[in-house]
Amino acid sequence: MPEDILVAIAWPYANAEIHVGNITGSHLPGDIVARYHRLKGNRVLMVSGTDSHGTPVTLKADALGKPVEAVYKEYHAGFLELFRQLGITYDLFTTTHTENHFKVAQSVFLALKENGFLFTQKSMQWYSPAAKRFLPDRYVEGTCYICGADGARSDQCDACGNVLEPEKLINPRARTGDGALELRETEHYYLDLSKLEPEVKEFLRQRAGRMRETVLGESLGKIEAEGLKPRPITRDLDWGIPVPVEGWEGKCLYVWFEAVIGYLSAPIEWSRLNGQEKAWHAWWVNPAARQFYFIGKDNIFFHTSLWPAELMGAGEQFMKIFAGETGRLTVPYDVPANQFMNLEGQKISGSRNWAVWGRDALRRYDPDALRYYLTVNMPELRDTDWDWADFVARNNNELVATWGNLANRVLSFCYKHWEGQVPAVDPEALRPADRDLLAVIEAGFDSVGRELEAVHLRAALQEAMRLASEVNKYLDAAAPWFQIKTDKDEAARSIYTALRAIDSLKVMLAPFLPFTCQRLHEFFGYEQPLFGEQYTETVRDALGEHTVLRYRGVEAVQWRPSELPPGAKLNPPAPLYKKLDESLITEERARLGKEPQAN
RNA sequence: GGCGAGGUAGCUCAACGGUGGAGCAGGGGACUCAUAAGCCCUUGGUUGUGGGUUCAAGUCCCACCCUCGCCA
Repeated sequence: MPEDILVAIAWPYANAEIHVGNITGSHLPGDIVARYHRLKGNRVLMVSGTDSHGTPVTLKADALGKPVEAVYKEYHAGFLELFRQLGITYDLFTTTHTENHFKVAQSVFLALKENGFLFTQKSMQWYSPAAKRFLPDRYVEGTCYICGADGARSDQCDACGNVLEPEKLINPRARTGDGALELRETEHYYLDLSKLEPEVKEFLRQRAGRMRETVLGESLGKIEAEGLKPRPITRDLDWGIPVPVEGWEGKCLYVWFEAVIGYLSAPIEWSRLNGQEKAWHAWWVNPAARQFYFIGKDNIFFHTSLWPAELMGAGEQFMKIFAGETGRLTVPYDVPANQFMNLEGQKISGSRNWAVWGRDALRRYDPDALRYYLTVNMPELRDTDWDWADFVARNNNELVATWGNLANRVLSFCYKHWEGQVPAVDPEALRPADRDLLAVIEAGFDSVGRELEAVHLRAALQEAMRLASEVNKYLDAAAPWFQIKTDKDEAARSIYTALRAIDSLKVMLAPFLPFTCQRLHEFFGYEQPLFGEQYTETVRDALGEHTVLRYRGVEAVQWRPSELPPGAKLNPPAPLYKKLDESLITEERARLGKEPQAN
């Protein structure tokens, strides 16, 4: 019975390029899980998009002297290119700046309002008469009224560590250079999270068994200690989603509230693009659907507490308002958040160019080499470190030596001695040692699968690599290069066994290494590809047009042991991976912290 | 500052309160099909620091130090 799996990935913000930390933090783990479930024959929908709204994007546009829309689209286009090259197979990667997302987000807002979870409150905020805009607290700095230190942010002083009341800040000034500031009264909608606290706690307790320690501590632990407090969900901004209430012109939905709604609006857009209006119900109005959210640790609270609160608060009212239908929205199944990846011992920093940028790295390295290192080093339980020497070592000693060499040594030996065909061995005639190896390898569909189900991706890849090593040991014991001199039938049985083991391992490794496993798949002579293909499409709506990344899948259950037909014709094999030269370690280290090259 | 997570071999990570392990790197060996890859054997550790509980502590408790995240 196929399952409905939603793979929801954090929406990258439209004011910076994507680096290896972002990739290993959310996009790559999501893609691995999505590919695994597709191979299992499950119905997978993997979505994300560019978070196009909010103050940081408008400030970036100011700094560049360009229209906001042009800035978000530039980053968006870069994201699409990266995901295609790296094989991050989004069924839909869209943006928050679409007519559809506006309508969905506004419907969630109205549902919460009708259900009594919103209230309005007036407050004083810093306003720039010159720039004619209110400034968010973190863009206002001045002298701390508690310790007297200069350079305090209006909401917090880093010198004394106190949380500040913004209107008490002394000598306030805009960090954006917007000139003198004055206090003005403004009014905003608040989400009354205190009313939803019991439901959120219950939601988290039900998931305590499978959620990671880090994720639970950051959500349930905090709520139990501090409770959930109301939080504003609107802002004085003109770039964003208008508040759908009369008299509230000039105000927008706060990005923290609105961007997460993309997990719901993207599946709806995907359904429309496919001409199947209600297809999204399979993942969103279906209690049996499993939703996985792939995010970094900085985003945990938003996804484990605020987003479920929005969904539970909107309740059945959302379906009524949005589509005139009945039904309850599905809530997240798991939020396997990752920690952070550092770079050569220091925090990744875009502004200092202390980063390995995704698109830049792909100019010099194969996608699977990057995917391999980012998976074995994924920060699942704690922060990890990208180290160029380690990257070279793991590529050469593990990916090339253990797995790539295994495939190459067997395929080329076979191709040379059996005229480009799988030896025509009767599978019934296999010896005990052959059967033992195949049993060990085929058990991997369970053991690797179990780790993938639990989103233990490092362990899953490690297990698959351990199995590859078992095939190397088998070959050493069987030694077909000796057998062939005395008894070619014996050698044929050994090579057939090894080929079948490799053919199975190819499937287990495919979620991690999709490009090279597909090549290997072709060496074996298969016609049907392992995965579908990515493509882009331009969508027009009332807001203009936007380009989306999509995925056209293939129908097949391929997560199962190889049934390699004896005598099948092979294609000429070649090495799957490149050995990397150690000289690149110094070259890459020299790049760090320098001015970025022109793209 | 408050809250949360983490600190284990040179590196990356494991270890229901019960003899601290694995992979890679390092050292040695036999082989040669393969990208000098693979296979066998092997050297590495006062588990951040200081106390405590216990027959027994990496694991539980207290204090401190360091790293990272959040402050709704």
